[in-house]
Order: sequence, then C-alpha cells, then structure tokens
Amino acid sequence: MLDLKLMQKNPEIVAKALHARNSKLDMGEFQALDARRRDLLAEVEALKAQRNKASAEVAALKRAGRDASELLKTMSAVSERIKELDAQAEEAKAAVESWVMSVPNIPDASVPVGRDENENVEVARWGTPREFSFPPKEHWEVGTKLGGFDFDRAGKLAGSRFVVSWGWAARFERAIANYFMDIHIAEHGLIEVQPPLMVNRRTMTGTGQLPKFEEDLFRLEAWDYFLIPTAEVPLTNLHAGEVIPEEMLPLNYAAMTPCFRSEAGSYGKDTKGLIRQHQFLKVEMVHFAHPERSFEALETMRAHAETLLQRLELPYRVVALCTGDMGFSACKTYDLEVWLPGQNKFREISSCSNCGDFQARRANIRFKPKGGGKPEFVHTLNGSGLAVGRTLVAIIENYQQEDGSIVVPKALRPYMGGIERVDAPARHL
RNA sequence: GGAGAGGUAGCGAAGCGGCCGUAACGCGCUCGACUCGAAAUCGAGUUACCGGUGAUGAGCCGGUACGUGGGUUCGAAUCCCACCCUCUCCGCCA
Repeated sequence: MLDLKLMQKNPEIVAKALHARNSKLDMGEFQALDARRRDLLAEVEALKAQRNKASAEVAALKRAGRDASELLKTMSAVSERIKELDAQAEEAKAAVESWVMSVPNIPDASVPVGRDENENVEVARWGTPREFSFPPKEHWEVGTKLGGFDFDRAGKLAGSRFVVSWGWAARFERAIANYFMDIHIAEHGLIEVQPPLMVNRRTMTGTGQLPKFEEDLFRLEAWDYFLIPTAEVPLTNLHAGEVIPEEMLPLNYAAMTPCFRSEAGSYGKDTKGLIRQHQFLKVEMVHFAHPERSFEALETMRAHAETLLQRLELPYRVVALCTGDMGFSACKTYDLEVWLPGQNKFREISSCSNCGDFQARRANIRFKPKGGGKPEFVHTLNGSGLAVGRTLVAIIENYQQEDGSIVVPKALRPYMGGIERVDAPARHL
C-alpha cells in the first residue's frame, strides 16, 4: 500500500509509476473517490460535533432537574441523518481503500524501465555451462527413467501439476532443502522458522497477495484459510501490527516450506516436469530492515542466494527485473536464473525483492527509533534461497550422464549418505 | 465437542448509561531536581488515526477508537445480539 498522503499531494509521481508498470489504473479516478470521501466526512463530522454538544447540554439539563424533551426531539432527527451519512461515508472510504490496495509499489529509481521480461537487464553471470558429448535431456525424462518421478500416479492422486517423487528423488529434495537451511542458519545467521502453511485473509492482504490475486491462491472454502504460495507470507506477517525496538533490527528469518499455487492463467505453460507445480518446496529468506539499510540488505540477500548455486556448481545469471515485470509489492527485484542444458535456457530459481515500506504499511509493521520519537515503518525484503524443486531440476539437467545416471554434486554428498551417483532405479513397481 | 473466565494505552489493571478516554491506580519510557556518580526518592511529561486550516512542519479546531460487526438510546467501555481471539477444566486426538 502506498502512502495516502503521497497519492493526494503528488499524484503525478504515482501516475508515472503506474505507467511504468503498465497499470491501467487512472489517478483521476482516485482523486474523485477521495474527494467524495472527504466531502462526506466533513459533513458527517460537523453533525457529530453538533450531537456531542447537545448531549452535553442534555446531561447538564437533567442534572439541574430541568426538561430536555425539546432538545431530544431535534437531536433524534440529527442522529437519524448521521446514521445515513455515516453509511455513505463508510462506503466512500471503502471505495478509496480498495482502490489504494490495488495500486502496486513504486519502482526504485535504479530499476530499468521496460514493458515485460524481455527488457530485464542481466547484471551478472557465473559459471560456464558444461559441454555435453551427447544431447542433454530434460529433467523429467532423466528423472522418470531413473524411477524418481511418477507423474501418472500423481495425476491419479490429485491431478495435473503434481508429482510423486520417491526413492533417490525424494531423498535428493530433502538433502537440498537441509543443505540450504544449514548454510542459512550456520553461516548467514538466519533464524529458522516453521510457520503455518495456511493463513487467514488479513495475512494474505498484508503481503499483497490479496485482494488482487485471489485467483492465484488455493483457498479452503469452509474456513476462509488460504494455502501459502510462499513462506514470505507468514514470515513477513510475523510482526504485523507490532512495534519492534530498533535495537532488534535487522531481523532475519528462513523457512523451508511447501508452497501452493493455483497457476491459473498459465495453462499450456511448462506442462511437463517439475518447473511449474501446484505444490513445491522452497526455502525462503525474509529480512526486516531499517529503511536506510534495505538496499544494502537486498545485495546481501542476493549474495546469500548466489552462494548456494555456486557451491552446487550450477551456472546462473542475475537479472534486474524491469518496471513492467516486477511483482506487485516490490520496489526492486533481482532474479537468479539457473542454466538448464536440457531446456537450453536460463530459468528462474530465486527472486529477491526489496518491498520498501509497501508491505510494512499494509501489515502495520513498525520500529521504535533508538533516540525515541514516533514509530516508523520498517522495510521488508524476501528472497528464495532457493526453490528446492527447481534446484533438483537444475542438478538433474546439469549433472546427467550419457548412461542416464546423475552425479551427485560434491557439496550434497554428505546429505545423500555419501553416494556419488544415482544410477539405479528406485525399487518400486 | 461440553463447561467456565477474559479481551480497555508499551505492560498490568480500574471503570459497568452522561461528572471516565489526552482513560484512575501501578509498572515502563522521556526530561528535570537531589547526588562526585548511581540507586532510592521527589517533580513534570508520555495514545493513535482521520478531516479542516497551515508548508507533506508546529500549533489550533473538529471527529473516531474500550477484541470485531450490528442493535437499543438524544447519548454506550457500560445494556442487547452475532462473531473472532486468549486462558482454565472435561472429552477426543498425532
């Protein structure tokens, strides 16, 4: 959510940002809604002032033992009118609010201006893609042949965009997740969290998934709970409504959770394999920063994510998302894209964003300055470190051998019982 | 699922139709006095948000907020209804 004052006093700044993001929202619409809200408020507040004054008079008359029935009669009518106007004012306020809630964050000045993902800017590249002496296969082919993935049975159990992984594949995923978490905790100093995987509407609104993107979420109808699409949601909302002492900043969390996404609107995209699933494991980092240090923190977070790919020796590149491709809540985002030889392209494996005070304002997350003074909004950041399923995809495609086996990256061997290679099918029907 | 208790400022807690919401009282926090310094003590200050007017400041004027939403009333923290959350006991359960 943007600052209401900013939208009122500097509509041109917001209009410019909306344009850069390809938004269809029109600031004129906001100004009309806001003007109506203020007019109604002024009117009803004047009446309420009158009522308050009269109430005091009634009390005084009664105490003096005198008759107040004349005043009561006129005030009854005023109260009636207040009730009507209050309802209208409430409606006008809700209209402004829902408009404001659908406005995306303003991109930072350093973000490249562009229409879509084709105008993202590559800012770094690491590693050299391996030379293959055979045509590299896609991960689902290698993985299924080795008996690790079963898309047919997943279809039976649930439907499309699910997978059953078993044997080495299931263990691989667990190894990757544990490896990442151990590094975050021991080396990056993050605090491990196991949050609820279902959250309420308010929580989804705090981080910006609602009200605009409900169709992307799985919702439990009987409970009005939502399955989290990323641990960013519960972690960022951990401190919703709180005032954090400045000494406590920055706060640094990491969680390894399943994530659930409806993938509505992606029909026909990535229909094969693990790339786009309804359910996937992801390690997420969330950082609460002092406003002056959030952009430094974004670089640190990006480095935390990069180190994981480097240790697994997976080639990747870093792109700065352009204004048209950035997520709703972000003011600056880096994507890490890992090299997939089977698909012969880079695919997103991490997204690290600084959300500035956008989420903090929605979720009301503030800090108390050291020297005293009013609480201010913190800045929130989130980044994948990393998407576990896609990491497995990258390992399979990069480490596949001509005979169909997969070499286990050195760093992961201690987490895989010391084995150096996956070459035998999992034992199952 | 059953029974009970509770939700008021940063925390604890009083109030139970108008004299109590810049909200008693206590703690905390800020400033000051005392002190070589500290503790103790004493004194003063300390809610947020919205609208109007200022300069997106200060100040002033008005409004709102006692878990949330409704209702009764000229007037609700206080009375009525529904819901949410927390705690205790019982039942069930990994």
